Amino acid sequence: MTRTEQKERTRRVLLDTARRLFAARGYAGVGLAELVRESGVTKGALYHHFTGKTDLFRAVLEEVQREVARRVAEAAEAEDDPWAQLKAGCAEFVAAGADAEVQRIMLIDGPAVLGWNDWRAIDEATSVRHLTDALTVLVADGTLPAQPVAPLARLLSGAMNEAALWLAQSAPADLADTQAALSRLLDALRASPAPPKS
Amino acid sequence: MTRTEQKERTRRVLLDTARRLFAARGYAGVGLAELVRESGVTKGALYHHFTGKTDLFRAVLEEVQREVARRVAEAAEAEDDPWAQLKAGCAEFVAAGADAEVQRIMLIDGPAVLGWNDWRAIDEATSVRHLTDALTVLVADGTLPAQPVAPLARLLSGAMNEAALWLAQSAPADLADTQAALSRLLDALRASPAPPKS
DNA sequence: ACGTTCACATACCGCTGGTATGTCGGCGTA
DNA sequence: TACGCCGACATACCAGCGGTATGTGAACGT
Repeated sequence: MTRTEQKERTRRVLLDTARRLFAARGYAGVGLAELVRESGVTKGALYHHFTGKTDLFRAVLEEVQREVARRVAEAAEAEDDPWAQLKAGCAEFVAAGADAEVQRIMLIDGPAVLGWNDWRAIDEATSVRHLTDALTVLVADGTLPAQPVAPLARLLSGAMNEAALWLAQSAPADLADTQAALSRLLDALRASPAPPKS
Repeated sequence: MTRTEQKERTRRVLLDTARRLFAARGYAGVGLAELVRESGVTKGALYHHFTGKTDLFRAVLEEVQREVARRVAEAAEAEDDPWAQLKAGCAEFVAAGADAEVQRIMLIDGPAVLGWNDWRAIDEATSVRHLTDALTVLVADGTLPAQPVAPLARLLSGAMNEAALWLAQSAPADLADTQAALSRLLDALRASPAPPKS
């Protein structure tokens, strides 16, 4: 076996094992010893590929984020008009977040381990970017009232993160309720006339 | 000094020191050694009052949550009609969350350290409860369309958590933008007629 | 063929959270 | 008011953690 092949294989098994363990018991709950034992390598290998435990976690998180972003993008592209794309993308994001693996890594441990700033940067570069793009289009074509897009994107992103967390450990009935609530929220944004005096 | 007095003082200084340090460098970033050194006590004292590091953190978090809930409740009670109470409460929550101490403990480390379930239980018992109550009133009196309140409360809670995090490390201009976006979001919910076919 | 380099493996370290045990002063009791 | 007890700590110690420094053998360029 060539050296580059071997290197890639080792890196993959480390990433896969780390993802599985981090998702199962959380970042703090799994030690390097167990990680390398399950991977069938040694700590030397791990520190050859990554600068440390948090760096390995970062790599896992980025992979998860990319997967979710891909799912969302695909769901959106299956629709035609921009509004349907937004709603499909949001629904798919919540569905993707319902996966427990994604949850623990992306939403729970992510900000705590990497710090909110780093986490936000990754989030921004993947999931939130699509959301911002979609909202920008909808504001430009008049579907949504003119307004700064970035804050709205953050609000919606936060709402969907929470929705995903909520879903993972609740009855399937709640899934429908939450999806419905999110759908209503988005529709309300669209339908909103001049707001009543507040 | 009486024994109960001394006990209370020790507990207080531990809670205060822990809150300061956890907020400054995060749960994982501060060790028990530093904690007890800054507190002027020993590990024995800490373990006499709390079952461990996470238990101390939980106590700190609950205190922070109670403070935030009190601020929100006070802001809401200063208003008269239920809708104004909701908006005032939401604005106050975001403002409270903008405090870096609150952020790190309540929003970043909280879920990761205690697990999302425990965190949610605390959150539910304090901040979210007020939100749910307010929404229930508004649905009952017809200000908001009839709908399940719990999912909506989670969505709004998540949106506001994210807004608070966003605010802490951004220019004051963003604060206005975000508050405005949140205000628009709430107004949209209220104004929403029958949603257009989706 | 051979020296180099690279992808690991091994051995070791300081430090962390946690525990088991010691100690001393307030406090109820006689 | 003498005393013994218990509660509020302090001290000593430990296994395991993440991280590092060094060793090693096989692939690779020449």
